[in-house]
Amino acid sequence: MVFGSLADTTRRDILRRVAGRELSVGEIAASYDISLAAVSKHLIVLERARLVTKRREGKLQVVEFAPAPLNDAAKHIQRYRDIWESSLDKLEAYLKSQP
Amino acid sequence: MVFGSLADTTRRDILRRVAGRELSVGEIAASYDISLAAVSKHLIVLERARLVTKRREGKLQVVEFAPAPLNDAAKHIQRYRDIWESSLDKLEAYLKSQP
DNA sequence: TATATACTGAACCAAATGGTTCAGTATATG
DNA sequence: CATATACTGAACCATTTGGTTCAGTATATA
Repeated sequence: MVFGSLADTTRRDILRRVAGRELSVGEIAASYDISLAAVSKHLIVLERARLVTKRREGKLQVVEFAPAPLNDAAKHIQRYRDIWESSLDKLEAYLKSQP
Repeated sequence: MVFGSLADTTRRDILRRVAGRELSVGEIAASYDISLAAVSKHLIVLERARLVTKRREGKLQVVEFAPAPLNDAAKHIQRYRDIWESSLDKLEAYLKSQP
């Protein structure tokens, strides 16, 4: 799930890096103090949320950013704001209708 | 943290409801099969993320939606897309420069 | 003042999360 | 073929999370 994936600081940071350019799992892991296995698990989470894809390139696993789920997340957020806005509109209409 | 708060289905649902109109803790809890205490805890999470505020009104605690942190979250998301777009632009420029 | 209503805090529990290490697999290289 | 590199899976551990129940507090009402 997208919001769940974005809930972790390390994962958000990884996502920012791979949005800039494709990186191998090892290259990504080099930026963090945690084990390679831990980074690999973070990448699996991001992969399940379809925020990244992986492909083998020789002995490397190359991680590529996939923006689509972010659009869904943004729509989700926009929806809350739309509901909020429309409730404000209703309130305004009501106040205007008052004597 | 905003993404952490949005990571839970029940909390997203609560947020959708209170975005439409102010509700008491009890009114919110009536919509779910979990205990009032569990709903109260979800609301505390949303409150810590500043996605809602609470105020006492008689014996009710009234929950109000607060949209500001959603703007931050949306900016966060937009940033990933911006990085992604600029990396695509760079790639395009490179390809154009190729013989 | 006593009682009912509307929560919240505390103690507890099971499952999920984020980390570890170590063993195993896939690929490249000497 | 043997070895090094680049991961991934499995087992494990501590902490967090989402739930429970029960006791306690704040407010309204009979």
